[in-house]
Amino acid sequence: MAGQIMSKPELTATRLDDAARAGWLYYVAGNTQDEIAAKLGISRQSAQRMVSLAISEGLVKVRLDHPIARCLDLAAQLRDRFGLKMTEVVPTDPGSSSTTLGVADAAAAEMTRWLRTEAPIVLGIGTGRTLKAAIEQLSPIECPQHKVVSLTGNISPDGSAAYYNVIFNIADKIKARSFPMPLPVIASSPEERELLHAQAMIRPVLELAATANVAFLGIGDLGDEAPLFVDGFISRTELDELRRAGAVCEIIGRAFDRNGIPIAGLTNARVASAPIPSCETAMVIATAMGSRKMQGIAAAIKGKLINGLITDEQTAEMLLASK
Amino acid sequence: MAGQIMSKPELTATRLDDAARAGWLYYVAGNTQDEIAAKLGISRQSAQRMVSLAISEGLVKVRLDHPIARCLDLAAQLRDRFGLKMTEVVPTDPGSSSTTLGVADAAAAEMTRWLRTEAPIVLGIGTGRTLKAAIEQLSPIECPQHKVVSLTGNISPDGSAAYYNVIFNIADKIKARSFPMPLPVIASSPEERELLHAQAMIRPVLELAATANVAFLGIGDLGDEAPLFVDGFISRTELDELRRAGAVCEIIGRAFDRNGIPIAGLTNARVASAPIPSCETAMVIATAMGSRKMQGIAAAIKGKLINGLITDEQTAEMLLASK
DNA sequence: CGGTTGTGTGAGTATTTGCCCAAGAAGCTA
DNA sequence: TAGCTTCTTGGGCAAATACTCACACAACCG
Repeated sequence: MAGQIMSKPELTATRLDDAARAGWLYYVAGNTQDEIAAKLGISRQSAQRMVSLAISEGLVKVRLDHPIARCLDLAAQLRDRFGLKMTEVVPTDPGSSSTTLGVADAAAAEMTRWLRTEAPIVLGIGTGRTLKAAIEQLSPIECPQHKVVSLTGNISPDGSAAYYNVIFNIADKIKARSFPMPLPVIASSPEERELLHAQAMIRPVLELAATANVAFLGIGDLGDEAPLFVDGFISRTELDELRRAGAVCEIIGRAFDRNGIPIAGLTNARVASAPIPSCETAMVIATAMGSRKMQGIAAAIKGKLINGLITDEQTAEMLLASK
Repeated sequence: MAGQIMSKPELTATRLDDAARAGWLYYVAGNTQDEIAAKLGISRQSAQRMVSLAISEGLVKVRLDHPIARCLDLAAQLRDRFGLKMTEVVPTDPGSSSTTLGVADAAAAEMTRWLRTEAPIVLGIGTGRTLKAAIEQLSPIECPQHKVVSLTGNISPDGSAAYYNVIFNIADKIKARSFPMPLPVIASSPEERELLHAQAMIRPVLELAATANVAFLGIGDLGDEAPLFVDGFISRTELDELRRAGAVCEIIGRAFDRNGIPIAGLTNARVASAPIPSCETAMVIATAMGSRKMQGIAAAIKGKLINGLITDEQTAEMLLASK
């Protein structure tokens, strides 16, 4: 999608159509690429390209339908030990350093479960790389009965749309009414935040966010590669100050210490995001994995900020080993 | 592996567990089999075996998330032209002679959609190779609110359980209450059928079948390889008689002519199956593809026996070309 | 106790797949 | 229309994968 000029929507459409057909013949019908090439009257290389296009465009979704005992076990342990309502543990790829591999698929599946309910729900959605990857895995589904509300602003410090704000991506995939929050993530001053929040466009969105039935959140670490810093929402100095104040993680822009207590003042005084929906009234599900997020996950649990967790084996083990 | 005891169930369980893990690393994490072998501490060949076991055991489900324009178009045409409420058309593999490829997956997906509803439903289920394949594709799902009722007997002429009766397979997969029909498919006489149907064990099942909200049915042809004949439910002579009487297809054991009118007498006078649920009160979905079933599908549509159809591109094209 | 069978393993090998490259086609600019 | 860029195509080749085979080991059987 990046380097693609949009002057050929119909061409792309038929290309994807062919890709889907090739992918179908390959994955469902079990043909070899040679056979596909013969049947579709193209060269083998082209067939290969179609198939790999189908994969890279996310047309092909693979699901594993087997409860791996160890993962179930870890999930149950997490649930019991930390009083969570819902946990999901996916296998870990020992060699990969990805922080989305697996949890993204699992999060997409969990979202689908919620979206499939007939009763209208309000789905709150955070931000971040993990969630972005999850939305990419989401299958299109029509659910006009639901509302999806962004819990955080979608404007980058430079004024452009924040890349890792996912409300627009999710709106693309599902036909639900979506409510973005046309705000910066962090306002320039507490006063500006109040001003922004008082706007007629924003207030209803904040109110809607407070009524969310379920929320999916990413957890950001505050290490040297903190997403909040890397993406330019806070400065190096602000990051250092937060860390000195004991902050270990950030959820929708708001920083928390190791006990899950919000840091007083600093950037938190200016964060324009909606409050995290309450665990009393909503399922608040965090999707996070990897050692960098460990502290943050532990903090979110300790502070009872979340009551659901989607993570991977290794992180689950570390969480259970700690404390 | 050190001391392996013969206790098969747990052995298979851990094997499947390993297979799932290998499949996960392969399909989700994108490892090569070499890498998987290294990570799991097994030889590359064993890794390959694990992965292919994961496939053959149906642990790996592939779905294509792209509406192929031609298929959608054919589906819409079928729906309009034949007044069906629901149609699904899957791509055809030009080289394959399978009569289940693709439609089985689609049928499983459609079943899942129904089973996921919260309101309790009664699902009627027919029999046959296509349905059997569909059930194999079905993902386990817990839906204790629903009931699944077999529309046809599950006893072979030789007294064994009929192989292509799928009620037990579906009961295995989903945690719904299931109602098999402990009857032969075709009784030895009309009188015996009445006797059987009057049994205290059978009557409630027949009554339940009549209240089905949705039914999935296979369509059997009556050619020389007619499943009803091949599986020994009717004799060669009976098959010939049916054909002479104008029968072109069979649904849950009952023979119909080219207009979808039941053949009078002959084996139909002895069929012990429940009546096909009415299109007035239920979604009656046939899953069938291939040229041998063409006539049967057309007949079922003409006789308004069904109001839903899952088939493939080629069959859809032929159906639209005929008449 | 020796033979049989069934299952799992690694080696070897044929097939299939992924990717790079050079050549051709298509579009864009001047 | 020449010159340029961008995209697409198929050949070639290395890597990855599937399959066959022979062997090892344990359970089973007479």
